[in-house]
Amino acid sequence: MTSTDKRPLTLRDVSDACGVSEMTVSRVLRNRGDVSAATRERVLNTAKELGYVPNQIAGSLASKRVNLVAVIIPSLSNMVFPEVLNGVNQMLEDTPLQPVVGVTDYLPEKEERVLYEMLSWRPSGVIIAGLEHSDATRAMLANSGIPVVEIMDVDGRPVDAMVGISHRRAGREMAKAILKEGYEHIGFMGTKMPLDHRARKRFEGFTEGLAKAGVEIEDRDFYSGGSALAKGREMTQEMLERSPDLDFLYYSNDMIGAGGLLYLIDQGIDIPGQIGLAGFNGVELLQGLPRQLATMDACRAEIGQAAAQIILNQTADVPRDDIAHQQTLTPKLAFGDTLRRHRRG
Amino acid sequence: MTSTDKRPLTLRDVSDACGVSEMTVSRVLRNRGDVSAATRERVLNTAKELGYVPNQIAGSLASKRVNLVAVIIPSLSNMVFPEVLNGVNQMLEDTPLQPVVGVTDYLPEKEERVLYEMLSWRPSGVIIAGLEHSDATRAMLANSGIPVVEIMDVDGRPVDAMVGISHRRAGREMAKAILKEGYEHIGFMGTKMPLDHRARKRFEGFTEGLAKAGVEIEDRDFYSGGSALAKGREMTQEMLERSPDLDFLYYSNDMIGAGGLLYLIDQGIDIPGQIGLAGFNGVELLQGLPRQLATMDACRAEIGQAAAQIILNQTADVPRDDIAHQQTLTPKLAFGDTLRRHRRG
DNA sequence: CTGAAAGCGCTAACAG
DNA sequence: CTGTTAGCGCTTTCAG
Repeated sequence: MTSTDKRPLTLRDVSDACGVSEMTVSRVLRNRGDVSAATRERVLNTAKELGYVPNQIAGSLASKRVNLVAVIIPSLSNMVFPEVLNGVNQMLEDTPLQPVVGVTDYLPEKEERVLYEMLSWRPSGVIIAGLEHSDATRAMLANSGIPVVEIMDVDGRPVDAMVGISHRRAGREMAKAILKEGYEHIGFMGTKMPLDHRARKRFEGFTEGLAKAGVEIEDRDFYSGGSALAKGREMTQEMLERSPDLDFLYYSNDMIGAGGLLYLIDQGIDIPGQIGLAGFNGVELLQGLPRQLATMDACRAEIGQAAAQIILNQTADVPRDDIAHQQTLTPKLAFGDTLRRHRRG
Repeated sequence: MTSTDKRPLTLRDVSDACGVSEMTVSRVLRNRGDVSAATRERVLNTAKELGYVPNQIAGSLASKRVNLVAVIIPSLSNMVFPEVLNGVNQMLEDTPLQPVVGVTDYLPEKEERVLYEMLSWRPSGVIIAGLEHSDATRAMLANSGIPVVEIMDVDGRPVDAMVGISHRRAGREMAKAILKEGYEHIGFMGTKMPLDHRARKRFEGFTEGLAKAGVEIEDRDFYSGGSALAKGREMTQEMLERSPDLDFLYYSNDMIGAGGLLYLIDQGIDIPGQIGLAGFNGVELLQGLPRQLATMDACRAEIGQAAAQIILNQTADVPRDDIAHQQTLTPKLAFGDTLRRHRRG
């Protein structure tokens, strides 16, 4: 609505337009230092009239302060990650900090590249999924000089802070619950992702939990790609044809679990009498299914919020020791309708 | 592994460490201009040894080039938006450009704030959902001097470029298809979001399409919050109790449609004989349901990709006129199992 | 309360 | 092929 050339306006333009020094304009725009109400208003008005938008690039360089928080996650296709991102976003809502997202596709090399790019913006903090990273990645994090929060998993040693749940424990607890309900012939279905360490740990915890009672998984299957719900259907059908004696199916996520559930309902199979089921994540989706799939909440939003909070605390001048640097959240087991609470007659 | 103080390393440090001018180091690190293979390697090595990460803040200020693309979307909770984001991400994958996400929660004031913040980073382009913006937002976009792509909707005038589908037409087409299949008593269920202009336009197009044949919606209901799948169940039950004569239910999105579908299957109702159903979006989830819900693809990933492509083209020195600045994608109607193809006996 | 001077760390534009 | 000189647009710091 103003200038005719393409050059973005500078502080200088505003300064000229209202006869106040650049410095004063800067102060007004940042609410720093005392400025008389009169000039203050004048500056604000002309800035708005001109449509001036400050240049954070220059501002950040000068102040050596960048209000960006790098958030590095493996994927955007799995609802889990947008959900933690949402948690981060919420917590940062009314602060000057702003999240910047990087996606690694579960690839360590890509994680390295993405982190490097992010760090080159000199953000105020890094939130990164998982505890497993390449040496180079870990070195960059350690030497970055900024707060780092590793999230979603607590089975391992963090570079700096960490917030998440123990997937190993989650698997173990689920095994315990299943055995306690009297199931004995257990099948497992999950994603074929050697680089999804959390799924791996859950699986390990699960087999470990069973092993303690002398039980072993009797069948297992892994998939990759495609609609998880559809895969759940297919794989469940195949597994039950292959291993008709199974009385419990543990799915590494709720989506394939839901697919399995829908398939079994279709088949008129008695759940949880004939076959019990459980998934993982506690996705909202499950609320609408005909039967509630047993699951375990992964605390996605809470993790995002807690991680953002840690960054915020360190950005403020809070003594570092006052901050909980390791937060282990405890996922709640929801029995739903597919993991019975009493032994069958 | 290197310095003992907290100050991030600068070009200067690398320059000192390997006895080459800062300028040469800079050139090596950016692959610009000719540098002898020998010095090149030496610089690269010391940079890696020191763990030097360039400072893009300074670089961008000096070069007046910022390889960031602002992506402004209403929400991260609705899978639709992570999906377009994914499309953007993919297209930008092997380019220097990097997306930065802002979330508006469907609030015009927040959109304004978010855009202002984004523009203050002087990004190379803006991708923003929707065509409806406040005057201030539109002014900022128009005066930004960078490529702007408005996405997801084409029913209106863009500030600059636009890529999307016509939701009005999508609604109309669906109405036409439903009538053609012989349904006559139609109910509608959707979200209670006055600010979701795309849903609104779909609804308007739908009623318009029906009106042309002298048909009116006989019942309607709107929800907000909660699990869409669960809401679909509830609302469908309520609506059918209220209006038992309905023979078709049009849902404003696939999730509530899926909820309705599952409910009706539960009830043993004949689909699409007794009641037909349709949703909107073409979400992958539908693949795993017992029956395929009729739907219309919203072309999410394609939209993200096309938008990113437009930004890329303008960033390169391609003459502006060579670029398709308006792309209307055509959503395909998938009949699935819930919109019969022939009149009933 | 307001202004002037001196960079922030890098790159464009020239020299060699 | 390599180096030097000026800034980029802002904020810090120090004087009024």
